[in-house]
Amino acid sequence: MASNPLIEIRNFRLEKIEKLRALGINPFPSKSHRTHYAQPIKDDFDNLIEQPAVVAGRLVSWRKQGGLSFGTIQDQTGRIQLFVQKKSLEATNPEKSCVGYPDLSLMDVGDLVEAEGAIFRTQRGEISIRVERLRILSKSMRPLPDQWFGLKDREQILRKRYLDIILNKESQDRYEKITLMVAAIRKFLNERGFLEFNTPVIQPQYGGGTAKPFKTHVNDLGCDMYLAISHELYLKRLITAGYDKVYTIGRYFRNEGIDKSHHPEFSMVETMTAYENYEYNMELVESMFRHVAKTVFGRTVFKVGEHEVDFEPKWKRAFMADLVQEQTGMDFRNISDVEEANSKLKELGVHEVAPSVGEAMVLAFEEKVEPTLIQPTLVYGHPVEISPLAKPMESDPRFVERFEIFIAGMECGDNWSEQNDPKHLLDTWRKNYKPEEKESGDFHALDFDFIEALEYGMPPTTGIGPGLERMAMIFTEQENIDDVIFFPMMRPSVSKLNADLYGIEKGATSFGEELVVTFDELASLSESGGLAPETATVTLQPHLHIWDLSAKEGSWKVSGHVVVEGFFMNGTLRIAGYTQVYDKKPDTASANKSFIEQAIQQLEPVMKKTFPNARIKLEEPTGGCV
RNA sequence: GCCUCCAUAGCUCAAUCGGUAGAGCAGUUGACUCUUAAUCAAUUGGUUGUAGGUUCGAGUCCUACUGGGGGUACCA
Repeated sequence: MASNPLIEIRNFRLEKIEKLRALGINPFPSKSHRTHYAQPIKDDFDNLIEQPAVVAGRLVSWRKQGGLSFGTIQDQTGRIQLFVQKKSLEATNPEKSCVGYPDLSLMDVGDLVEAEGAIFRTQRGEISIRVERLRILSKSMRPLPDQWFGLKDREQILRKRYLDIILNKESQDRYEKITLMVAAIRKFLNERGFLEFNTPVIQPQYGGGTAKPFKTHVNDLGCDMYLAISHELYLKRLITAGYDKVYTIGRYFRNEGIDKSHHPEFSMVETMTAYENYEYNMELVESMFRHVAKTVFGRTVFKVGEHEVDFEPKWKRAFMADLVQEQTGMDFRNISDVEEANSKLKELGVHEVAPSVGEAMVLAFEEKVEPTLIQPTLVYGHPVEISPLAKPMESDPRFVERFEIFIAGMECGDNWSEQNDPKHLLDTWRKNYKPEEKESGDFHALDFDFIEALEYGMPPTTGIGPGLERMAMIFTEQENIDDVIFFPMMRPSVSKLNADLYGIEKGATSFGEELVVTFDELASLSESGGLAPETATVTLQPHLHIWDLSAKEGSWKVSGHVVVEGFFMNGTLRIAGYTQVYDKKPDTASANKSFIEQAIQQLEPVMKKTFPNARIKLEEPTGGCV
């Protein structure tokens, strides 16, 4: 067992925990008596010199040299050095739960500790605590990754972000800034008279955008629901209710591709403002970005990829058709025929075929214009075909009152004057609805409950929805969305080591689907071709439980199942249904033997016959007394 | 979904043409009263992601799988 260095270290530390307990010291007390944080002590050293202080945090380094030791504590604000002298450190004392000099070996780098003493500066100039009492706040059992080289393994950084934060100040600062960014947005909107509401994340009918949803089930209501792909239909109900300025900072779930700028679960600040149109939002969103840049990050120029983006100057506002004309020389406003529009697209080297002139223009825009929009730009006047929820422009109803924000070629928010004519929405939906597209998420059923709300009358309204992750990427100058999401989505996995340590049956495997069938079901399913192995080797792992039923029934029950690997790439097949009753307690070996005789030897011929090409491998049984 | 690269000790990395798996940090033991990547001495630690294959011999070559990265597609 202890052949592994991590397990060895962990065992040493578990022993230290017991030694602390033996000394009468609780290795996991409930609170500390912190009076000062690290960085403020350094910032205000002149006024604090020789003042008493209690600091608390993680011990991140420990340099012992005989009668004098130096440690470093890291708290949320920064680091401060501990100066620990043998002669002035209070002896181990259970009453004060402090650890004395001879017992310092019970402390390890990684432990959470508390140090009490005077603030001073060492001969070498380091602001420190001259420690008089040292307490353990939480004993750490696992070694931290290398202090100097940090955590480089990308997978570990993403799976164990907390380690990245402990070791990497830049990461810590980044996530702190992101929460401050959200706070600044709240303050900005609140000061402008907006009210924040919670809107449902689990929705009976997804709407407000086109995206594949995540489906879930509500047991008590006995029906399927969806995770929100958008919150806007609920914000509009709030507008209908009579609140004129509302917003939500919501979670959005879209069951689509994951890449450097897309994550299935993301955030938006979505607003709705009544009695205004999209021009109001141009000002709102521009001011919001500038406000966040200045108040949280203290500057307006940011590096995005190889570009520098400046939020200070007034943002460029441009009509989409004009931009397309500028870049391509083609004015789609003068084209009325779809075929002509598509042939123009081909000239541009776009081989996708658009179903309408408007959509052709958007393709040309995405292909030729989007990458050129580096400085913050508001592009307005989308074709009506792609904007069913927006209001057409009075001057030219082929286009709608809608704008998108582009920063460094990246789309950072969508905004429009909301279509509040329910009959218009209904007609648009009827015209476009294809029931067969519903399941794929390409198109979806209308939220009729929302239509009804609109029939009571919703004032003219406009909303914005900038994505918070995209915003965070720009402001923290990150190129990967995983570096602004603290817990990015990953396939679940259990390391072999943890599987051993925690007694998990199978390590290093991912959790997937589990199918449970009986021995008879397997035989019939296999023969009918309903089940077939996907790999050349099929592993049979018998698993037994021995149940003590003596209290009730005066007997022992052995139940077993076989975990079969090889049938599903991403899951396990479990064959259950074996039960045997004994009068007295059976020993594990004989129970296993009986199980194998009765079950496996029944199973093996069936599998060999049905799957002649598969290699059947039988593993040692596991399990035991419950 | 497709293409491609990566996986060696707890962490960071070596290992020549296919030929005995090594180092630093961390850990353990000891020395040391101004260190700060402390230093010095000794020492523990490995089924090279998993399962197969080729070979006298595989960390290295081949196949499949798992996990991750990058690209691309779909997608606000």
